[in-house]
Formats: sequence, C-alpha cells, structure tokens
Amino acid sequence: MANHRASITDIAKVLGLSVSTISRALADHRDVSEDTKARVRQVAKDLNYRPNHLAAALRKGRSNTLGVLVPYITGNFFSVVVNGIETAATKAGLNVMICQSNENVLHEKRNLETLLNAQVDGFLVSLARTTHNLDHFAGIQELNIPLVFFDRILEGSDVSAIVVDDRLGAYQVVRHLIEQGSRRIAHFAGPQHLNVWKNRFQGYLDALRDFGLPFDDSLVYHCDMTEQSGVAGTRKFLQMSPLPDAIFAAVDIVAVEAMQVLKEHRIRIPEEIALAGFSNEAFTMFTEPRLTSVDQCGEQMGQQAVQMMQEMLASHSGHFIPRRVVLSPKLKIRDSTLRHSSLLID
Amino acid sequence: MANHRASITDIAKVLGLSVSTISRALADHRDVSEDTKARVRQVAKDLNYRPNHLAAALRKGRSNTLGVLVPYITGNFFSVVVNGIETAATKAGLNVMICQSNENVLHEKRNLETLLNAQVDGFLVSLARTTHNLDHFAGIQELNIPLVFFDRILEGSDVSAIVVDDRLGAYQVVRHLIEQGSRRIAHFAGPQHLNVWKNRFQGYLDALRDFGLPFDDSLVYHCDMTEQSGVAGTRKFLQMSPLPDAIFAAVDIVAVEAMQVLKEHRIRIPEEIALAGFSNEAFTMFTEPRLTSVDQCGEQMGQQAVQMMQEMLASHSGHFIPRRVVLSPKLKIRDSTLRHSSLLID
DNA sequence: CTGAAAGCGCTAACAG
DNA sequence: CTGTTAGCGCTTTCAG
Repeated sequence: MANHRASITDIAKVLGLSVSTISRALADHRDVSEDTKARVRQVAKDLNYRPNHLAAALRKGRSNTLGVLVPYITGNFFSVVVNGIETAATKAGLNVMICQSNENVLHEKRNLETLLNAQVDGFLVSLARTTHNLDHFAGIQELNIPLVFFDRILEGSDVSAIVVDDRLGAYQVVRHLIEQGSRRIAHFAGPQHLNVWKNRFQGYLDALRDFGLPFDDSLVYHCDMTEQSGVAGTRKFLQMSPLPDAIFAAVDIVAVEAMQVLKEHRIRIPEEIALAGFSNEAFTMFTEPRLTSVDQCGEQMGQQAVQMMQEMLASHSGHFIPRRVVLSPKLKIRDSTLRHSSLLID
Repeated sequence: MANHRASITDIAKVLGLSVSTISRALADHRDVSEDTKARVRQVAKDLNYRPNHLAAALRKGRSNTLGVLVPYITGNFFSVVVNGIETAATKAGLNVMICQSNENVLHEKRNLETLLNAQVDGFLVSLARTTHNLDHFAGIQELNIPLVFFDRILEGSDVSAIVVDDRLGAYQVVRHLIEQGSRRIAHFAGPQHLNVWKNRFQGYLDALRDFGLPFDDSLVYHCDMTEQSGVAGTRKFLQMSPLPDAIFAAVDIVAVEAMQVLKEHRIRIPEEIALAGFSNEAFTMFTEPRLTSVDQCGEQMGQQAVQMMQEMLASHSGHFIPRRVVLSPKLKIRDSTLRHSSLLID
C-alpha cells in the first residue's frame, strides 16, 4: 500500500474534503481554517505525501526551474560558478538543471532544446568556445524566456550578462609584470570572438601602451587554449632572441604548461622569465613556484546571475532591456612573478 | 504570434487532424502514413513546436530524468563522475538533475525530497561525509524507485553500488612505498563509517601485515579530511622520533597540505619522507614533486552507474537484488614516492 | 471557509 | 490509418 505516491486526492478522500481545500491548505492559503490546515498536514505526513512538481508546473505554466548551460564543470572556475548559482537558486526556491556543452556549439544547441522542452523558466548560459553566433538562441528570445549570460558572451552582442572585467584583470597582471621589471612580455591569446579572450588581449595592449612599451607582434601567440598549446607556444618563445622576460597566458592551464617547458629548459621563474595565468584555478596554489593569476569571483558571478534572473522573472513585462553587471577581478600575486620578494598577497 | 509555445493542439488545428494523430506522427508511430507524418513534421517546424516534457512525464508517469546527488562538484573526482553520468544518460535519452549535499546530511535529505518532487525516475547517490544512516532513503525504497550508490556508501549497508576497490588501491600504494624502501609508513585515515576511508585504512593494514611490518598506532592520524587536517597531522608526525619515512594520505588534498609542511621543514621528498595521496586529483600533476596517487576511474564509475540504473529501470520487477560493481583503481606512481628513479608510469 | 469544475499538454486505450 | 475520450495531479476561477 505504501508502494504508491500519495496525491492530494488521497488526502481529500481520507478527510472527506475536496481537493481544492487540500490544495489550499497545503499552500497555507488564508481562506482555510487553521484547524483544517493542521489536519491536512497531519494526514499528508501520515501518507508520506509528496507534491508533484510536474503537475503543478504544467498547471501553472511555470516549472520553477532554471536551465544552466556551461562549457564544462570539470575544472575549477565553472564548477564554482555553478555552485554559486545552485546556492542562490535554492535560497530563492528555484531548481536548477545543469548541462555541459563540452565547448561544442552543437551540444549547446541540443542542450538548449532539452532545457526548453523541460520547460525551464529561464536560462543561465556561458558560451562554448566554438560558438560564433547566437542563432540558436532565437527560439528562446521569441518566447520571451529570460536569458542571462555569464562570463563568456559573444563579442559585440547586446545581451544581459554578468561578466568580469577581463580587460582590467589583464591590465593589472601586465602592469604588475612591468613593475617587477619585465620589458619583453609575451602573451598567449585565445579566440578573439569571445569577450573574455579579446578583453584580456586588450588589457595586455593597453598596459603596454600606458607604460610606454612597444607592441611586438611576435610576442603574441594566438591559440585556441586547448591542451598543449602552451607547450608549443612556449617552445616558440624560447627560440626568440632576446628571450621574453615574462609570459602572460590568458588561461591558467596554458601557463602551467609553459611552466613545465621553462623548467625543462632550466629557466628560473620568475628571475629569468616571470609567468602569470588567468582564472585563479585551484592548482595555481600547488605549482612551484605558485602561479600568479587573476581571480574571477566565480561564486559571486553565479549569485549575481541568479539575482538578475529573479528580477527578470519578477518583472512581468515581456521585454527586457539588456543589462550588464561587471565584476572586478582580483589580481593574485604569487611567487611566479614576484622578483623583489616582499609583500606576498593572498 | 511567435510569443506562444506551440502545442500539439496547434498543429492539429492547422492540419485539421486530431491531436492523437499528431502525437502519433511525432512519435513516428507505424500506424500513421508517411505522408501525414511529413506534413506534421513540416508544420511542427513551421510553428517551432517543442514537446512539453512535463506534460508527457505527467501523463506517462515517467519523467525520463535521473536525480544525481553528490557531496560537491568543485574538485576533480566528483565532477568527472558527473561528467560520465551525463554522457551516458544523454546517450540513453535520459536527463539529469544534479544536486550537491555539501557533505551535509541535512542538505542530502532536502535534496532527496526535491528530486522526489521533481518525479525523477531513479537516484544516483554518493553519500555526504556526515551521513551515518540511510533513514532518509526509506521513502525512496518504499516507492520502489531505483537507487544506485556510487563511490561512497555506508559501511555494512546492502545496497546497489558502483565502487572502486579502495582497499586494493591503498594496498598497492603501501606495497609500492615498501618496495621503495619505506618501513615506518604514516597514514592519514578518514571517518570510518564510510566504506571508502575504512577500506583505504584496511588496505594499509593488510599491506603492512603481508610484508611483515609492525602496526604502530601512533603512525595513524585519524581526521575528518577537511581543510588543514593535513597540516596538523603532519606537524604531529614530525615530532616523532624516529620520523616516519613515508606518509600515505587517504585523500590528495591532505597529502598536498602535508607536502607543504614537509617543504617548510626542508624535508626532501621522497628521499627522507615519501608521500602519496588518493584520488588522482588534477593538481597532483602540478605539485613539485608530482604526487603519487590512485586513480578512481571516475568517468567509468559514472557510466557504470547509469548502466546499472538503466537495467533497473528496464526490469519492471518491483524489487531489486542489491548488486555491486567493483572497479579496479590504478596506482599512479610519480616523483613523490619514486626513490630508485627509473620507470615513471603515467 | 469549502466545493465543483475546468484545463495545463500530452498519451493511450478503444473504436471506428 | 485516424478520431474520441479519459485522465495524469495540480491550481484556480467561480459559486456557494
């Protein structure tokens, strides 16, 4: 007999009341007497009643669920953001469905459809590296379903988003490198159609300009930031003469690959070549030397994304004016760039 | 006009057919003529029709969704398992809802209810560290909803699960340490009510016994494996005389903390004290020296969990005989234990 | 304060 | 091959 999900109807039968009364009682509606509510709650407990979200969602036209789409969750940054999203969503009584695009725009498209079919009330999205246009978001826009991007957005697109000031983060890194005496600073740049890498490159350029250093095209290695690009790029840098005296990689993992190549060549870090990454991945604390990087406030980003989503959900107006929240990144200075050793921040 | 989710009814109206025909056509039912199917599909496309999973789930009594509950997804191991689960589930046409318990049994209980209310068809669970009994799973069992545990299960419980042979993994680590010449091997042990840490401790004990080393109680540091327990434990070990000549931590992060303490004390790794962890977290590749660890085949674990779930879902028999799949861990020998440097496996 | 009735979008007998 | 009908469990008018 227990092998059956108790429904509102079951409770109604036991108490000889109507389903609507039970429904109201469970929702703590003020039209129901306290006495009735108490009895309903008791029976609900006895029968081990569990509300059927699906039915409620179908009826109400709202699922109370957010669809989250990230490139991947292995790795530190996105899992922290997702963590922030989950925490904030739970607090707001919203559920979360998480999908990974695996950096593949086709997966992204398919996941979007899955989430759409699951009737999510809103989308929180960080783009795949291979996404070059937003065509596959047209359906969502047409249906007026709230959509908030975070971290990765398409360069030049006018969308609501929580981003970090990547340009500023990169600027701070390069300024720090210059302050530590570097003059020939190499850079690993990522695909320029995504805001994050474009802006990090821009920050690099801006800092060079502001501090009167010449821009040297050959010091920039363009790559897609996938496995091993750090190895190839570093080898290329090491063939130059004179050598660069610093390397700033727009992604931590690439910086770590560079570190390994530099070590193989017995090049001292940071004395001969200083090294910095971006994202403040967990492993930056464990390398030797520890890697200077830029923290992107993932937890906060997730929370803010949910907050913006809540506002959109609340404002019943069909259309939303794209808003943008820009978080300030935090430079994390560590041994890999610190020549005049003294103040180690962290 | 586009601002409206097209339904089967809409398609039916356009074509002058009944909803059931449309439903069947979309499901590629053989009773519908190819001609009709083609027309239905065309109109579906034109109207940008998206099936409503909620409605289908409500009607069919199946949501095609799996509930996944893990302690956390930040950190490598569980995010890899979740990755494996997602991949396998997607392949099987199942959706996935992921929840984190944050190692908190109360969260675990609440998440279970959320997933239950979301009408998931099955549960994939890895227990929180603070879970000491399975009372909160009673509701699931009663409803005969398939439940598969993975990695962390309650010691002594009779449940279906995919686990890794933690005892064997630990045994291999300790044997390796002994082969490298260690004789006083210290161990960081975790909470013993969970299979994983109990078995790792057992593997440690078994290896000592098999290779004729005495068991010394003071060489075991019991802790809850949270932040900083590695620091405190290592300090304690360093006060012993004679010093241990190896440390085997049941968790990687603890091993890394130990590494940092050892470095502060200028103790050479592995010459003076060899060091090994467990889980093969990503950062084990980046420490210096690189950390010997045990890989737990997370991806495979996730896939197997889904496969077992599918079998349970398929077999319509109400009750399931608890099954267990035990995966073989892989010892990853790296510099932190390799004294007679030669064959570096990886 | 409580009840009756309709319907969210879909599927699955059953009936032609 | 297609249509009719009922109903999954819930919420929400509208009527008492």
